[in-house]
Amino acid sequence: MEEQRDQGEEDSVSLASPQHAHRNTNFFIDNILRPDFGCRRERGARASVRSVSARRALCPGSSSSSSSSSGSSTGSSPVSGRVPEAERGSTESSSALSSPGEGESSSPGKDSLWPAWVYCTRYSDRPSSGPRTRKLKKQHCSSEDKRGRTAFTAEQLQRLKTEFQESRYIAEQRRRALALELGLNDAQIKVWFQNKRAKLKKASGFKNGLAMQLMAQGLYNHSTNTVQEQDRH
Amino acid sequence: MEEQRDQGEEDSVSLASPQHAHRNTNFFIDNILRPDFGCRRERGARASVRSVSARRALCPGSSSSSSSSSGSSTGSSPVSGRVPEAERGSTESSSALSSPGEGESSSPGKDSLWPAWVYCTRYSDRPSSGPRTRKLKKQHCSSEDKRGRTAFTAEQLQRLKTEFQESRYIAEQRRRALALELGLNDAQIKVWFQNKRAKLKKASGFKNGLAMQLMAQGLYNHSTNTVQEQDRH
DNA sequence: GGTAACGTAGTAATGAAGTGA
DNA sequence: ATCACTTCATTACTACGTTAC
Repeated sequence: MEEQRDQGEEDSVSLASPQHAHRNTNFFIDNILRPDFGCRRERGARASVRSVSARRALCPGSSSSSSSSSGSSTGSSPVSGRVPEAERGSTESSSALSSPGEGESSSPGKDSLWPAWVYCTRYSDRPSSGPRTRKLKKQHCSSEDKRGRTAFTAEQLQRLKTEFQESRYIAEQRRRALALELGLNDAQIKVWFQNKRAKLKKASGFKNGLAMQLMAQGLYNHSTNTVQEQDRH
Repeated sequence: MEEQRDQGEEDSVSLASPQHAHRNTNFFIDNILRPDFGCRRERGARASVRSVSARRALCPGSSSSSSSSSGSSTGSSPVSGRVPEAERGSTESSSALSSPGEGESSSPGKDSLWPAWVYCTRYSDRPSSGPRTRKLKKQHCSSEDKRGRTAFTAEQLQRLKTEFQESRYIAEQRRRALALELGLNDAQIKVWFQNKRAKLKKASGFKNGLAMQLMAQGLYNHSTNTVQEQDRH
């Protein structure tokens, strides 16, 4: 599904842009540097989780508070045996976003660019490192993807079968070699193996296999139980 | 279980106490505010973020948060409906953020006390992993370990799941024992746990969390930029 | 009809960036 | 600085079900 990751829309997220320039954000250095920043607020009320209205402040990456993590929950302890937490989450907060208003404060140039970690945390428990780059992978452009059913030659089939007998799964290296040898491409070999396994499974596997075992253990029971009226819910 | 190892000492959480200011650390605000801070270290690193000394500064949130940890154990039911994920900022921070107190401190001098979050690290509210044993390198000579997707047996999976239920993180010792028992290697166990956590997080956390909202607004974009050409590494 | 190829979901394994001892 | 481990993102392969040659 999603594949759009990369190209996606252009839109907002400037992520795409090489440098992260943030537009207007409420997440000012001046605020986060206050001694009480990050302190729990007893009054929680204000902390409403608003939904993200803050919008742009988030960094492309996300937001937050970084460190503060706190999590809360946790208190956790560590390790020892458990390590919990992690994820946790509490979440919410969106916060960072936080206060809308405020104005900008001073701060070094407001226009200047702050390092990404200041604004965001990737997921939350991690300072951001900004967008990453990756190289494009060879798009298989093939203009025609259509399905073309290839008819393997007897020899190819022979070889494939031999190979299959040896192992029902074929590793990359071997597959590549085989592909070369037979003049086929990797995908074809892979698919052949998949289909072969499926076929085998359908043919023999099912029949006396699982069902039988389950029955033997009394686990295969599709009969209707007559339940007494208890409420199960 | 327990847990607790730490709470004790470390904590004091005094964010407030002055005396603890950072002893010797290189983590100065002045440095971290530089635009290039956090950028890949290629440059220099003037700021080594290491700071550990700060420990006492633990994030306010965490310790205080408190909320009893209790339950969180996570182990079992994590979240679920709650917030998962993203956590980003936890509440506390958010609030704080939003409410900037009065301040004055915009950028204090180097000697003054910096808010805890400055010193905190993202894992601070999480157990570190405790003592580990360090072995000697183990030369990875097996040159061809490439990737091979292993298919765990039902039994192996069963055991892994049981183990996971008990704790979402597996410690070295336990992992080693398990590996031996199941005939797998350490890395496989580790990876299985990682993937399991990820799966869980994705399933439960993401859904109603902040991430969704952010995504909806196009603010959640961690996508990787695809770069064309050039480095192939 | 058999089966090559595809679509979808699930998930090992990798890699990058970050943390901590 | 090294090493082991984390999270997150991605890739590659799997099982299964379908489609269509």
